[in-house]
Amino acid sequence: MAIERRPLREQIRDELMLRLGRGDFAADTDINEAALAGELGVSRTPLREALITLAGEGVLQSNQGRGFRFAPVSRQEFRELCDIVAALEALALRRSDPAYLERAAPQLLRLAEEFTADVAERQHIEHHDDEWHDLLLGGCTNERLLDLITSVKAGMRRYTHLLSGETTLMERAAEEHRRIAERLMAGDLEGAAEALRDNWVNGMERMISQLP
Amino acid sequence: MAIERRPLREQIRDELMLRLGRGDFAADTDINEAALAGELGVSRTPLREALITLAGEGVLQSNQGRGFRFAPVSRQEFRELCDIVAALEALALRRSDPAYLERAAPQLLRLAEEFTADVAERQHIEHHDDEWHDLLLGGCTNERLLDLITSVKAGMRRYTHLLSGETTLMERAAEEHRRIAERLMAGDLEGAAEALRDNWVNGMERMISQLP
DNA sequence: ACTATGAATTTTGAATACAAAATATTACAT
DNA sequence: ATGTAATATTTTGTATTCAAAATTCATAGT
Repeated sequence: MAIERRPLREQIRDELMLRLGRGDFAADTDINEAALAGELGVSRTPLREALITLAGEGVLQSNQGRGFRFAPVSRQEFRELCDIVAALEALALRRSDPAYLERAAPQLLRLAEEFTADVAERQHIEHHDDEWHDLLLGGCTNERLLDLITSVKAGMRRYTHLLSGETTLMERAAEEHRRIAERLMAGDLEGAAEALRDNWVNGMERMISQLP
Repeated sequence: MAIERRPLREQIRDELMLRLGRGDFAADTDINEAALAGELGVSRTPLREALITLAGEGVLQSNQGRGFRFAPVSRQEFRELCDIVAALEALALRRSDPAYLERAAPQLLRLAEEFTADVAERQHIEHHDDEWHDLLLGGCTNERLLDLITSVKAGMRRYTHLLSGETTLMERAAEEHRRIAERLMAGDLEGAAEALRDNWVNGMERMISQLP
């Protein structure tokens, strides 16, 4: 058996992202390092390392002498992030192995259709959406780009949980996923990339109307 | 007078990037934390924080139990990075305030021409190039995008110092800078964005031929 | 009652100490 | 001489301690 041995800072980072996704942390609120470390059962050192990592990804802000806090949310920033991810994912799609896309297209289409029917709770849906995008970009040959997308998406996690299970949003998204998959089935990469951009831009506008 | 008070980790990060730009660190070599901390006159704690930040930016790799090392260079990764920065800077240009670009265009053109004449040493040229791109994107309204570009470019710093003062490379770059500025003078944003992409793609191919 | 000033407390930032893992060295056997 | 096992040393990963900054609280003055 291969026992897991990862640095604590990474495990902590993951745990914090999980809690963030559950909406455990109020935005724009200071983090008490000692309290959080105690709660997680670790010392402040690896916790601070995780916090610094998250600050680098834009999830947290750090102020000299005042420690870390979850960055405040704003429609403006959400727009900026969507704009970035749209461009990056479109690029990733264009840099993907065509053979991979051909293979993945039917599966992507099937998942998009399952998605429409799925009436599971919000968190499950989010996971489903992430998985779909991962599958879509699984054939991208630019490793650095994939890492970057993961990192930028982490910064968006502060927003996703704010959008309480609006099933209409999700159904629209599923529809767009299907459009993307269909373009891929037709071998129309450029069309798929365009549809992918639309997916982000539309999703953005839909979601923004739900924010504070 | 406003005295500067930044966290040590940031100052250390900047110093390490400076040294990296000077070629002080051999790529693919382990970093000895105690030794480096001693050299910098700080303790291991803020040094490690800086190292973790740099690892997040892709400048360093970290391996469990083996610490940090400067990531190895490869043509493949350099291509990936150029591809990403090209897309991001083009996006930033498209998201810039047109009024700003109109104002900046003459200055960009002038700088590009000075650049051609400039026969200063490599490091100075690099700085000049950075400044030019900063001025070019200074009107971008997407703050997150600008941060991201800075971060990705940091990851490229490992490569720039490998390209020993090839003046022909620089002259070609200056020519392309002029082309971009000219498009902006003509109010042709899309043409400028295209020229910017070309600048990166051509620069990449030119540089790659110089790498190990 | 409200503000301003200063001490007490809390919290972060940085250094040091300790534990565990990895690397290097030595001793030994083939 | 070469390879392997045991041990010593180094180095990282984590915890703890200390110092400095920020915050809170109390008190005095208006």
